[in-house]
Amino acid sequence: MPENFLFDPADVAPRLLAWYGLEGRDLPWRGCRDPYRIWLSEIMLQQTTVAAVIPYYEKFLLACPDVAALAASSPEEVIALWAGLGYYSRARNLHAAARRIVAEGGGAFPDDLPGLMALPGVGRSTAGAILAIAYDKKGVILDGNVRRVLCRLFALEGDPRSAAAEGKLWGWAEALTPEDRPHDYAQAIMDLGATLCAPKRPDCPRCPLIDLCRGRQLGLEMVLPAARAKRSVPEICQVALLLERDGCFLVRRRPFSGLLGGLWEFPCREVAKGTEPAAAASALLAELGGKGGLRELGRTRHAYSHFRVEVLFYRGSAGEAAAVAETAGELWANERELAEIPLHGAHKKGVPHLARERWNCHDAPSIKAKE
DNA sequence: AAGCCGGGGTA
DNA sequence: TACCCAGGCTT
Repeated sequence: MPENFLFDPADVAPRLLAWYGLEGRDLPWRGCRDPYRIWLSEIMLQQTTVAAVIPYYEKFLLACPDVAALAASSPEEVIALWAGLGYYSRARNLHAAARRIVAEGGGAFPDDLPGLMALPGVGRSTAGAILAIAYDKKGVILDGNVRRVLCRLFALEGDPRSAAAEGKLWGWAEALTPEDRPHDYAQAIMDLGATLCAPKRPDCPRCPLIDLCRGRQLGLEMVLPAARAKRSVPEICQVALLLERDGCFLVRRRPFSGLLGGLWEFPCREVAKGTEPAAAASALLAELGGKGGLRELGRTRHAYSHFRVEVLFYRGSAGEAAAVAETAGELWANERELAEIPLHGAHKKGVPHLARERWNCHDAPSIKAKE
């Protein structure tokens, strides 16, 4: 047994593999070794739950069944397939990587660690996962599931994201990964973290590693890994304008870089604290050449990881058709088309207000526009 | 090393 | 409500 281990690391994989054979999950991307599909699933699953990914995965594969089809798609098509899944740089990187694979590798998928990590959007952990799951090579994974399992198994106290902790965790992950059946092991340890060794209330009595687990022995399974420091979550207020012209509404595409890159939204503006939202909406209407009054359709809240926004939706009229120029990133869409356009979540929530308004428009307060 | 980047499930 | 997730990229 290695000196710094309290148990033989070779004991772990056989137990996990036996457990996985009985309790492993059946997921859409399992049972295949197509590197493209494994890669797609791994990218979609970054910072995202399995249940959220499954419908996107199925839809994406119908549109882009292989790397050549993905490479041949446009950035707009790819972002539309990703709309609602979040972290849109993943979609951009996926697309860029597919084009690189086709252009430089003749369509051959990388099958070693450096080749995989060279792909945009593929880091050390994802490369290890693809190596193991697609090629059954010894690929080491340190994702959220594995990190939690290892923090408990080795009773790692303190911030698991610190550089020192990361070093230890990668070392342990490497030591536990077997040469034999890495494909099954990768999915087994992730399944353990996703089911029994869950963030809250780990089900230790059913765990195949219970007699090895230092965290359990010390009674720390409920408090490990150490919670992240709480961060303040700013609250932002925003007005969004549903500007109508002939039954259509103006939407714009956001720049491809940055927050919600490539997604569409209604014209909008942040409302400074202590100022009147209706005034901000009126100013926005005036800038766009709109005419007449504004009517508040409703308001919604939307939470991001690092801030929250309350969106107040207003409806206004564009007046003269020529008042608003059409450019590449703008279009006028009717209600049916709005349902198809990849709006980001916060503004997508505003579309139902239009349909609702038809039924009880008299309930909505009317606000006079500034002259 | 720290900050940025979404959305939904879950307790 | 608060936390977390099959992380990687940028600065």
